[in-house]
Amino acid sequence: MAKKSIPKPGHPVRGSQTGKPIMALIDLMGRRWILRILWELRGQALTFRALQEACGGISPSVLNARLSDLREASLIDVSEAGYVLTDLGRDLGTEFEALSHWAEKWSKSLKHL
Amino acid sequence: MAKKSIPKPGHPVRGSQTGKPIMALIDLMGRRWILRILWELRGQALTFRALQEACGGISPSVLNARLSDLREASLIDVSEAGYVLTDLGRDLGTEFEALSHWAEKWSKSLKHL
DNA sequence: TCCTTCGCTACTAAAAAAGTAGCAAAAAGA
DNA sequence: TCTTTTTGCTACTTTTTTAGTAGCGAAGGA
Repeated sequence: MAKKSIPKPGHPVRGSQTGKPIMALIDLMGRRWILRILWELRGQALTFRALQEACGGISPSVLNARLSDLREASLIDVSEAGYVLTDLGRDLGTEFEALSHWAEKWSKSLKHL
Repeated sequence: MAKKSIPKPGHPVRGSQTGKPIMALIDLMGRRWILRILWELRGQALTFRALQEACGGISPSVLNARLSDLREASLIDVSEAGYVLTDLGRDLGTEFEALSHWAEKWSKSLKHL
């Protein structure tokens, strides 16, 4: 029973054997709920059940799997108040905010079709 | 048989009922291969089979499904030379480059653990 | 005409995610 | 202290998604 690997830069990754950081990131981000969880944690710590609700009822088994992924990737941590972004995670969140602006633009573009 | 919907801003989205652009983006990006395909197309047009190879042998059925998603989202187009990013898609790619820098930082961080 | 390449569809198998129930531990009341 | 509630999660089953493989019809070249 080989342990399923979490994508980390420097190691081969699902769908790519290069081990390049960007590929690890692409792999991680391509998993359902990963981005959503980071998004929901961007402003506040949330408990397991609060996160579950924030994500619109994600099943606990999947949520737990994703939380493991994110912890192994050092993007989140567990604190008194629940799950929180690490410095690294907060940093990624900030980068991702830029994409949120792009998304607004995207939205407008599509409306004009 | 309800037609499965592609996430688009302004419409409700898998895992979220808000229809907010960022949620549509999170949904879209959370699908396996989406990011990889955008990444591989960032510098050049690629034919179906070239894309398949570039992505390390992704199965044609999934590739085709993802290409539909991306076309519906106006992120890619079909040209003489194969699949290409639209202006919008190229724009997203540029934003995503920033994340590639973050990924390098991430990589270094993890090595120090 | 024969051969290759291309975009893709069809089908089956395996893996991931959804959905639901519920337990053990910690916290909050009474 | 003795419930009662909340919390983090595991276990299990069903459904959906992705992987894997075969191959067809169209287009082009030799």
